[in-house]
Parts: sequence; structure tokens; C-alpha cells
Amino acid sequence: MEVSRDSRYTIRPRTLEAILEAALRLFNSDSGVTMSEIAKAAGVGRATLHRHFQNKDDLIQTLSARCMEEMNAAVLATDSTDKPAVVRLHSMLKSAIPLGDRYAFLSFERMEDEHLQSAYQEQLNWTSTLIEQLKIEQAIAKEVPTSWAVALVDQVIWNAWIAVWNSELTRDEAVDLALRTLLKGLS
Amino acid sequence: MEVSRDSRYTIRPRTLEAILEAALRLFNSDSGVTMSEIAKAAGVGRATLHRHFQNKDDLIQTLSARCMEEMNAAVLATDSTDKPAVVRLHSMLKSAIPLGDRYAFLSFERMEDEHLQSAYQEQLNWTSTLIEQLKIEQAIAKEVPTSWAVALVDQVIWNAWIAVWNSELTRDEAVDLALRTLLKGLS
DNA sequence: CTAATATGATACATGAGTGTCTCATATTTT
DNA sequence: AAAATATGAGACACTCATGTATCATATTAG
Repeated sequence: MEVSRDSRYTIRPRTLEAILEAALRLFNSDSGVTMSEIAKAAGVGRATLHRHFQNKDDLIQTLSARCMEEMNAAVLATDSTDKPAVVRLHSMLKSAIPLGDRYAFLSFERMEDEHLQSAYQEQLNWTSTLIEQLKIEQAIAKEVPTSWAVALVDQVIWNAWIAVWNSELTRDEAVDLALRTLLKGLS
Repeated sequence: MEVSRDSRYTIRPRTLEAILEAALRLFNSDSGVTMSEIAKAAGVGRATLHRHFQNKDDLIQTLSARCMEEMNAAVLATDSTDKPAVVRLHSMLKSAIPLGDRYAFLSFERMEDEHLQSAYQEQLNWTSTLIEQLKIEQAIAKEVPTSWAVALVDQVIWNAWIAVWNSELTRDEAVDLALRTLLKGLS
């Protein structure tokens, strides 16, 4: 990985991080950002961007892959299949909410790359399986469509991340509120 | 209202409807649609678009105003302040979910127009007030931040509309599921 | 039916974002 | 310190969406 467009140059770690960090932030507030804006926000020359990424799609793809890896690593690191589904959901939220911006980016951007798309689908399937387990353990009702539950989980994670980002809630408060909302609603 | 850019021409009702309908649909799937794409989807010449809308912002603004009116009319028509808050929430969902695409458009697009922005803020305040009433009537817990509840209502409406649009749920099923999710979560 | 006029198609000008290249400079490596 | 090399800045060409103007045609109004 990390193959630059122009093989004559090797991107410096700091440059790469600055670009991806700025790109993630800007894409989350406006999917129509220009390469110039990203370069400026990253404190990097516009030419450097084009030196290492063929085009915007290439940048998005690299960013998507990065986000996917981070999410998978974070969630799987704390997951333990043998524990009750509610516990698994809680630790999943605890891992995912701090990475809410990554999560949202993956949801928002349309992925043209097939490999990435199937990886994302796998992530959705992971959540589906967890939902099914929650149903078996009667933590959530059978009548609730799994697709509805999966979508709600996605949105609650995003909600929680926003709240933390706005300093409306602490990280732990957001996690608890998210779990509570999923299991018991607002009551 | 309905003042065209070029005062020499008066837009025909069918043309206006076709444009706004197509624009709403396309904007909801990609905020970066071009005027050409909108014209094509509306079955209208590109020139006609420019004849009646100064620019894309003008189109978005007109569309926003239209959506705002529809939402307000639909929600206020069935609202009755004297009824229990849960009943009001239910009828609000019933009115709003079929207009989910309008609702989402208003949430997604950043409104530069001050008048529209304050109108939208007023809508959010309306929801906030309803949430407060729900707290007083102990339908939802006091500890839940109102901002969290408002955001959740927004997202659940969008969720429900998507489910209906995908034919995963009937309109009534979606309304019930949305209400249930808000009040009792997935359990 | 006839006049008025909104629309479609086309051509054209403009501006913005993109992508490439070059060279001086800053940074890293040895 | 010296060599290697990644970066920044600027100039350039290219593409595409935007916006305007014109004229023939279709639609509507009288």
C-alpha cells in the first residue's frame, strides 16, 4: 500500500497523515470539497496532493481503506463472541463512537471500488449478525426488521459522535445514551 | 413568488413541477448534481432551467422553501396542541414520514438564505417543544438531552421514509416502527 | 384560426477545478 | 557536511459545469 501516483517520490508520513486527516474532516462536512481546499487545510502544496494521489477518487479510496481498517481493528479488538450480545453491542459502541467520523465517511461516500464495497458489506453483515443474536437473547424484539435495526445502529453512532464532538456529552455518556436509546428508546 | 430570472418568460406549471420533482430526487442521492443532469431528469431543456433559476443556489432555495411549506402544512394540519404529547408525536410522524425526502433535503442542504434558515430553526424548535412536553408527561426520560432526542427524531423519520421507499415496509408499519423505536427502542 | 409566448436546441463565452511540469528550497539520509 | 530527495510555488493546458444569446418549434391564449 501507500503507492504514490508518481513512483519517483515517497510520501512522508507526516504529509500523508496531514492530508488524510484534513480530507476526512472536510469530506464529512461537504462531499464536494476541492483538492485545493484539502491541500490548504492540510498545510500542504496542491502539487503534493497530485503527486501522491492520481485523482480525488484515488484519495477517497485510500481514505476509505484506512477508515475501514481502523474500524475493523477497533471493533474486533474488543469483541468477544462468547459474551452476551448486549455486552458485545456495548463494547462495539464504545469502540465505534470515538471513530464516528470514520464510520460516517464510509456510509456517505459511494464506493466505486469493488473490493472496498464488499469489505463494507461485510461490516454491515457483522452488525446484522449481532442484531440477530440480540433477538435470540430477547434483548430486542423479533418483529423489528434487522435492516431497520442496522440502520438505527449506524445513525445512533453518528449521533453520539456528533454530540461528543460538540462537547454536549462526554464519550462515556454518549456510549451509554446510545446503548440505552437502542435498547429502550428515549423512555 | 415564482419570479423567473428572465422576466420575459413565465414558467409553466408542469415545467416547474417537473424540475422541482427531479431536483429533489437527485439532490437527495447526490448533492453534487449538475444543472444538466437535473434538466435531463426533468425532461426539460437546459436553457429552460437557466431561464427560470438564476443559478443552482436559487434552485435549491426555491426547493427549500417549497419543502418547508409542505412540511409545515402537513404537520400543522394534523397537530392539536391539547392532545397528549405521544398522540402529537404519532401524528407528526404520520405526516412527516411520507414527506421524508423533503425533510431530508432540508437537513442536508446548507441554507445560505437567512429567512429560510430561521424558518428551519423554528421547525427544530417546534420539535424541541414537543420533546419537552413528552418529558413532562413522562413518555420519555428527563435525563435524555433534548438535542439528542431531536436528532433522533430526524433520523428515524429519514430511516422510515427509506424503508417505505425500498418497499421494505408499508407506510403504516413504518410509522408504528418509528414511534415504537423512539419510545421503547428496539426491545 | 391566429397571435402571443414558453420551450428546445444549438452555439458561444466564461470560470473553476483538475492534472502536469519545472525549478528553487527545505528536509532527510548517508 | 554533502548528497539525495520530498516539498512548495508557480505556470500551463485541459475539461466541464455554468450562464447567455439566438432562432425555430410547440404550446397556449385570444
